[in-house]
Amino acid sequence: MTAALPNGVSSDDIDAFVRRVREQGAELYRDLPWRNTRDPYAIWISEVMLQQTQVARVLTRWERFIARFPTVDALSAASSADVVEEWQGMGYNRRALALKRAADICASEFGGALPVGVDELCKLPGIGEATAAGITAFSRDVPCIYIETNVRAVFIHEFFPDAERVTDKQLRPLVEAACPAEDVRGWYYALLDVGAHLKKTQVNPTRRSASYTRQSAFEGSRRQKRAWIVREVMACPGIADEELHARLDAEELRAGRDRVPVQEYRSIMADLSCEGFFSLTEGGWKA
DNA sequence: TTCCTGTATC
DNA sequence: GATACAGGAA
Repeated sequence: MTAALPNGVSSDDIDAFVRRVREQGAELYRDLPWRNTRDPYAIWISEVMLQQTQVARVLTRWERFIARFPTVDALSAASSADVVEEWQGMGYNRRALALKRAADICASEFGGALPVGVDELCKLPGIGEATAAGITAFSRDVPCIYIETNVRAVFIHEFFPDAERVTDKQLRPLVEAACPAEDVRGWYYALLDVGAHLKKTQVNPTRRSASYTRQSAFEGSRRQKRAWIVREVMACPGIADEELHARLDAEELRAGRDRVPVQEYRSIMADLSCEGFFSLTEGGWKA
């Protein structure tokens, strides 16, 4: 049983919507490299990259990543440091660690394959509902509810033209009803391409999603310091704790900001240690 | 300066 | 339900 459709939407409305999106999607089709594979691993990597990073930049990084780590087993065999190194410049380094951890699980538990099904995929670190559905739709062509920003844009634009805050719970029955039994992959490509087009040509409908949030400023933020520290330790493995703090201070001063209080520095390093980026050894900070 | 996005964790 | 997370482009 599927949930009842909201606010007077009929199944005829859905059918017409699907036809329209399919037509428009065909015109707007983007021949992205990760659309030319069905390898769940390669698609997983693309989905994780696209969680956080815009298509234009992922285009410059995905093939390189796949070339360096072509399989789950290759990623698992690599060190976390190598994976984070390859990830540098993508942002959200934490996700590189989650990828590596998930690859370890797939290598040891699933013989180097990804588990099948949204629920099983969701158990892996760094994979939530959206990524699990994306992997399932694009690698296996199995119907599922894939709700991410472009999909939200299309459904909000179409079915909630005047709403201020549309929740995923409201979208879910519509996304489910629209998903076809066959050619799931083609359907979601069309949605993504139409959604991306929509965002280019008018005020982003996703801003009316309840999930939409503005990000806090990056300059001078803890995020910026974390990223700087990750780069610095990768470049100078074994760097002494005091030296690292001193260099961070110097960097902040250079940027016209205050020195970093030792308390804040400790707190950031504690986080990075906990998350598995580095540990402090006798020989200094190391990956 | 503003824009962009899903997951984890509280 | 709120917040942290990273970086480049416009």
